[in-house]
Amino acid sequence: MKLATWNVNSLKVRLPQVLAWLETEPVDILCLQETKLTDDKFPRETIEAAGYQVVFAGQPTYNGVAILSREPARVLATENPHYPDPQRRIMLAEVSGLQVLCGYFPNGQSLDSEKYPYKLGWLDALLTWVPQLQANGMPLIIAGDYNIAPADADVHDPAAWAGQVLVSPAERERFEKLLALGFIDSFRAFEQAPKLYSWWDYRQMGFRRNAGLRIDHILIPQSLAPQLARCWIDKAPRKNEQPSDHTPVIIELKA
DNA sequence: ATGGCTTAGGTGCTAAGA
Repeated sequence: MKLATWNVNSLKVRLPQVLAWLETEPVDILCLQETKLTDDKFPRETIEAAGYQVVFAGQPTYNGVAILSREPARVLATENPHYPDPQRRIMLAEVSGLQVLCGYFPNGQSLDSEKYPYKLGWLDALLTWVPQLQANGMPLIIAGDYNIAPADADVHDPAAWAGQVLVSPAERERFEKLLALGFIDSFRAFEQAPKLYSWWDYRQMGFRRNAGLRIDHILIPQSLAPQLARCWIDKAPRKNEQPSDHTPVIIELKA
């Protein structure tokens, strides 16, 4: 079975690209972030017509998450109980015997922004919540736009980015703490070519210069490690007309 | 040089992303 995550930066704009991508890569589970749609505007029927079930949590203008799945999904939470938040950044659902947490982690904006402590607090609350989710025994996968480049190998120009948001030590520390709860960064479970990223800035021809960051991740529990067959980034959608600035990350799990 | 591009909301611009 295959599971993917993709920050689509507006599902209204990107829906045709999502459906086209699913034709070429018919994953079993797809986590979407930045749908930027209120629930009444969510294109449920179109997605169901394409052969997927879908659960979603949105708000006007910003954020918004969804999980598409071949098998039915049962919503477990749209919010971390330790961090009540009007921003729709979390969809936790039970799918095919897994707990799938689709997360649109806060960006933080800059180290001196009030959004930065919001990001760190959000991450701390996640670290409190995750052990409780693990306790029910159902394997937990955390997939999404983490807005954290875990190491310098995940940054096109580490010197230029040093000390900035997305790479700051406090964020990376929390990412490491999450791994320490018993997860594997699927992508780094395999030998990978250098300079592979999941996001490129729209400006300054970021994609053409490969000026990117690897900030979209799929964390799987160590218990699933023997089943992890592959993890890769599909750059193809970033070459579309009117692309999202992010591109999908995919894992394949053996039965 | 804090710019550069893209989106939503709404109809001219700002806020926000990463």
